[in-house]
Amino acid sequence: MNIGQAARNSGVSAKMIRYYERIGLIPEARRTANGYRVYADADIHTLKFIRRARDLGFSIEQIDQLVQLWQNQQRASAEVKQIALQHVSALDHKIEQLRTIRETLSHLAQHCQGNARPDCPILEDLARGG
Amino acid sequence: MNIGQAARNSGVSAKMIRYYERIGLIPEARRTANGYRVYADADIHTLKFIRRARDLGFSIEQIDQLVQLWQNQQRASAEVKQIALQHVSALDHKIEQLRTIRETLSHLAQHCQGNARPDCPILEDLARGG
DNA sequence: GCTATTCCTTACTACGATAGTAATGTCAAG
DNA sequence: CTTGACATTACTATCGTAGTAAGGAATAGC
Repeated sequence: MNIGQAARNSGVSAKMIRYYERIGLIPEARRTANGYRVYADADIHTLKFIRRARDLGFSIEQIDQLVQLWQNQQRASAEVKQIALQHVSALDHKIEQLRTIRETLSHLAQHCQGNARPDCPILEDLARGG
Repeated sequence: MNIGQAARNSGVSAKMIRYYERIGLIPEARRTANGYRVYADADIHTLKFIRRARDLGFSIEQIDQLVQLWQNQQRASAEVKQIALQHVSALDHKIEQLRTIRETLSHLAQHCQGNARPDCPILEDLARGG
């Protein structure tokens, strides 16, 4: 299977497959005589795994750990759970930050007339520095 | 006032002040004979404004608009409100995405024993592709 | 006057993840 | 034999911030 097919089958672009190979997230692919990379079903499986993990917002570094745990039959689920919970915690933190910002802005916007006059609490807040 | 003092007074690093100047967010600073940038209190005011807007997650492009509106006495508050509400909407979208991911992950983690055995719904989900 | 320290300057590099480009090579079908 | 689809590498861009290096300039102490 060439890289293009692998890309279509896995949902990871050819570009990103090469990138993942370069940074060592996936091993170097076997090559045909003309230098084309060759992929087997097992590789597609791994790529799908990576793709899914990316969709869930895991960083490349975390995915690296998860892939290794995934391919290690002796792994302990505790390690995986820890990575997942770490990520959940990070997400909670980020969501809370965004929510705070959102509330501040929404509050300011509510008090802005939004008409043709220049009075605007949003700009006043930005200028005052909250 | 030199750039270092301006940085300390405004909370924007000297690095970023130069960067903002280079991309045109702020005008080119007046220079002393030896080439040092010179800042006045009004510039600090603007930098603080920018800093606050960055803290609220506005993009440079949005801040560019806000600064102009801020410095324009004839501006209409409606324009400002629109930018703010756009940003609120974008935040809502982003927060919702993160929340979905967070729920999925949390759910998976809850069903993971987290012990020394290899059974792990998190990895199974990643491999299946959700 | 010499030196040390601190500040300023520019220019370049890095980050993380992805996408785009260009130049070139190769395979398969018509 | 040409065309088109696909592959290769290498370079560039994104966004906002931080880091570095190499050098000029101000200031303070000796």
